[in-house]
Amino acid sequence: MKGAKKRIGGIIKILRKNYSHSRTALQFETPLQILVSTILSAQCTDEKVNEIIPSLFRKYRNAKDFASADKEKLEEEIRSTGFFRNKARSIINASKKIVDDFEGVVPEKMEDLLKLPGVARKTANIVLSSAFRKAEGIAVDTHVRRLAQRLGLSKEKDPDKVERDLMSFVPKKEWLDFNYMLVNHGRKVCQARKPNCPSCVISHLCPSAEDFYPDIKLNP
DNA sequence: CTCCCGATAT
DNA sequence: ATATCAGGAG
Repeated sequence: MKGAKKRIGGIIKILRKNYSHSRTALQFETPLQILVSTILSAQCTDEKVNEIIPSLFRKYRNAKDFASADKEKLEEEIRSTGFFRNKARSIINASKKIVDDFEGVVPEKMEDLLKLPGVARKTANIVLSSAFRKAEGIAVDTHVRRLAQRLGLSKEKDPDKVERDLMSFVPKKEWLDFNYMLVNHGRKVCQARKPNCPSCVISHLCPSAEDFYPDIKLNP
């Protein structure tokens, strides 16, 4: 990834200008809520997650509530987000550990968040950045992975390896915002099925633009 | 690598 | 019909 180091500054500068207004699309008020919402958001649109979390958070107000939840009931309440059995188990077991080992409070360190069942680096990074404004890494989800590959920022497929690549040349002060800028750009422009390179503000910095649109004029 | 899994766009 | 959506565990 040699060209990546040269282009990353321009990419970030332009994305920041275009997406500075929008932050996470997940609705939340507490660290526990962003943790649960992020678990629910796996392979599901944030839109569908936002539909069910108001009633969910009215019923379950803290980690102890989730820890003692009736599993079948919780499964039904989150069924529409898919993977509902796995997600219910993760939410309950993670909440139990928060109650047992962290005094009912969502931990603020990557090391501790990774001890929660159902929480890996992507979810931990989202909780750290959204709830605590800390960046111990860069959250790599399906959007970030796809854009990192298209932009020539990483050739890896494993999210943890993509994250390592990004951490090696994305300035640390940008880590906090890098994920949501790429997610927003991925949702609006650089979509999985139909990347809209003609209206992309960083197409001139993207080695994939000509692949998708052979006759494209690069001059944003 | 496979499995988990409903909702939506194409 | 099929791909994709703020992934993680076995």
